[in-house]
Amino acid sequence: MAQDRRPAGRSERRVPGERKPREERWAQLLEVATQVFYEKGYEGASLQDIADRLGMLKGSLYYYIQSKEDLLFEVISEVHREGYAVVRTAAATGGDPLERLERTIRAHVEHACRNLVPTAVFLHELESLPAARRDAILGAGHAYQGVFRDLVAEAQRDGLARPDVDPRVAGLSILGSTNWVYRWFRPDGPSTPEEIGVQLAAMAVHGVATADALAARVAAVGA
Amino acid sequence: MAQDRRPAGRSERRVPGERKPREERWAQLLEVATQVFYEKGYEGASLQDIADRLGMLKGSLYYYIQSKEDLLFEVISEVHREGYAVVRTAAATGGDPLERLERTIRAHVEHACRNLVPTAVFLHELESLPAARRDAILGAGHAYQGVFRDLVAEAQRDGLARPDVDPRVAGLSILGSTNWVYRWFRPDGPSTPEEIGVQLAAMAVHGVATADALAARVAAVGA
DNA sequence: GGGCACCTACCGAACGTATGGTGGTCGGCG
DNA sequence: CGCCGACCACCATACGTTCGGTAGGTGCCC
Repeated sequence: MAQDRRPAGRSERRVPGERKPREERWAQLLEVATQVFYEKGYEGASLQDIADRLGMLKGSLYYYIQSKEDLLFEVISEVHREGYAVVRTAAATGGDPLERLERTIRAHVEHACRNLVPTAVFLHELESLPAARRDAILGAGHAYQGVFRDLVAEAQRDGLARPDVDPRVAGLSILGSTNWVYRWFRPDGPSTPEEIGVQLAAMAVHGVATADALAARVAAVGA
Repeated sequence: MAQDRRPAGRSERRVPGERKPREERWAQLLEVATQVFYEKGYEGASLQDIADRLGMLKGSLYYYIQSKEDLLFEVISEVHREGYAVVRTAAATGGDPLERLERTIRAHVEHACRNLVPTAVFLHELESLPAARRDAILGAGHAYQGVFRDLVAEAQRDGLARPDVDPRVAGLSILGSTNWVYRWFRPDGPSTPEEIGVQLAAMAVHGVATADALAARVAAVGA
């Protein structure tokens, strides 16, 4: 390139720029990278953009990373680990399968709403990674979608979900409706994350439950 | 650049390449561009890639387009127009709101399954367009999502949908679950487009309908 | 019916710029 | 002093875009 971008002015000896301890800078780098990938997409984003926002030169980034792709991998890994932990926890704690399904959906939605930008990067740029690294993140069996599928299947075994529901498709349907949220949720919009979580969970539960199970739920709440 | 890519071989006088009439080439260009955008993403795709597959030099593409962005715009416009037409038609034909909702979802899903690649490009690369052109395609009011929202709202007015359902969120939930399909549907997978459509439609209808409306549906089918 | 004008569909080559990445350097803090 | 954190200069490559040129075709006029 012609020359790396300078903050301003001629080539007087550059001001040294802030020095920060490694860990702090690393966290800041992940944050900035996430934001830039969000705004421009992985391919559209340049290391120059990221370096600019950190107030350093792009060459200096290689003190922290080995390649641009590594950076994306790191960003996406972190997002996925967090989200998966949230969902696993919600799905594992007590209650009948329908209760756990409802709680899991709400947790998932609220987490996505509160982490809009990372979530968007995850869902958008996962495919920008080579298949091997993608699989390393998702786990061999696409564990994420398995959580919802298994909850539906379990509800079905307990007679709480309609027998004509295909648990696999139902799980994917739920994953779709919840993973779509990042596209339309706005923090200053008409609905809070909690409200949205409640709505989506209610729709999903009604979507798969038997009439009896639903009636029993109403009775339990009324009691 | 070093030199435009050749089909093969040394620099013997280039074979002239097929000449085709304008309309035919234009259709082929749109098709190839869709495929390449699908495989590499808009930013990741190069005009060189597209030209190679058409058997022409990248400079020659400018006989047909004004810019790379124009090409994306054209591709996405076409996909959206088709999909919107399908959904509008399904939503407009007769029946009570729940029946129309079901039919519309099934039509939408089947159409997406049968047009996987264009659908994926539409959903992935819409944001690669500048806001103005995006709005030009979607229409000011995001008409697409409005179709589902309106059907739910209508059902609600007729007492067929539960009053605690937020039609806006419900519409977006449906759009999410159906627009997610392109991520997991495989033509050689275990479910046909029709089966998936039926499943998703059933879940959505059960998700919003009142117990009475559902009971009435069952009775009607039984009769 | 032959020549001339003009169009179509594409070639070939270049331009300017940006990109991911490398390697050597160097001030300051502990 | 040593090393951390960053600077700086520099590749090689790839990209979108532009532009002049040209072989083949079509229609028209004499």
